[in-house]
Amino acid sequence: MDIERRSGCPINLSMEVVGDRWSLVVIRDMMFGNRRHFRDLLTRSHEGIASNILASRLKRLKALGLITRMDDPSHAQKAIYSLAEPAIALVPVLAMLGAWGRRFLPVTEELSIRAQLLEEGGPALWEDFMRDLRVLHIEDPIGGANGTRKSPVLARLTQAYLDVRARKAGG
Amino acid sequence: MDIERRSGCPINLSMEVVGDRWSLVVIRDMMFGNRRHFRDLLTRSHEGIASNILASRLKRLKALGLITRMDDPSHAQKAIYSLAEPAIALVPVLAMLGAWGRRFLPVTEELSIRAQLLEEGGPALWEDFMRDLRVLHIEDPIGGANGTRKSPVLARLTQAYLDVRARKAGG
DNA sequence: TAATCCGATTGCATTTTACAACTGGTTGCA
DNA sequence: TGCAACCAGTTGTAAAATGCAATCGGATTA
Repeated sequence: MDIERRSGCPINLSMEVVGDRWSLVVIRDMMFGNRRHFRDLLTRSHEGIASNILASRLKRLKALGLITRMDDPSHAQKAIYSLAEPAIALVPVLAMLGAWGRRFLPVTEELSIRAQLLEEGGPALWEDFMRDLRVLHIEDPIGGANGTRKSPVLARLTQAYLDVRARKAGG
Repeated sequence: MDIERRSGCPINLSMEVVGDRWSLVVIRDMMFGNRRHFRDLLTRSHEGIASNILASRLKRLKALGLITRMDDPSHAQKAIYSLAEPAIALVPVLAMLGAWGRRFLPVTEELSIRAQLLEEGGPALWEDFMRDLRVLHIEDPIGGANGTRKSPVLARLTQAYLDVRARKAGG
């Protein structure tokens, strides 16, 4: 699997790689939701991705070197999907894209609190987050997937999301 | 014309708006190439966009409020396309996306020099550029389109591109 | 041992994309 | 005044992508 290379422009090539409806959404779920199994990505998707689309995206992202796939030693049928360095390096892109969406599109509060924190944290926070992601996805993908390994940054983002959700449900 | 709103997540909504093969490429050409007419966008496209796709993208981006369209007073058949504020606000996204593409994808030197300058310039340069774009596309779209109005930042980026191209052709 | 869970695949209808040819009209130049 | 070049698109058609629901064979769990 390869991209078309219609031109050598970085923006064009980037769009050839992630310029579709689902690739960045799948990467987002792996990155911010720490969803590392097929079923997890499928059933906990807020947007309701179809299973054949998810399968084709995972295969494609793997072929392009953005993610990796390994057998889960705790379960003969499970596979662990992990972010590779190119996908981890998308953190600043996703941060800016989230900031843009938050400003111009009809986002909901609970689903944009993480984007807000990431925007306010700036490049320093992005670097911290990327360091954490390298541990969870590259150094120790198994521990990262099963929750043995934790990311302080991810924990903060997740807690903020849960807080907003609880407040909106309770108040 | 409207987006689906499968979820209120800023990244999802952003991908519903610009998550396709061509939208950001068209915006890139308007922004960095100052291409403001249909024929200009069509025939000077490095990637060879098809005319029906270009027409449908322009219509869609206009409906979504990212660009505007006006008659060109100097020519009864020409239309001037201009970036609206939401598209101008994509500068940081395009800068980060270009930086990512430059790092991980097979870009060419001449087509990535502008991305390099934009990356090195950082947020300060992006702000300058966005200010310029507001003049060329919102305050004075006609002068911006016909070259009466100039952008210092765009002039620098364009000159750097022409220099690299000349060097590669001549040396 | 029966129900559930696992990562997918299959079949099929709809939508989008791609490419080439073409349209009705305008403009600039000889 | 006539004609070539240019203008913003549209049309026709084939190929590919998407979306959805049902399903697969095997593994795990209660």
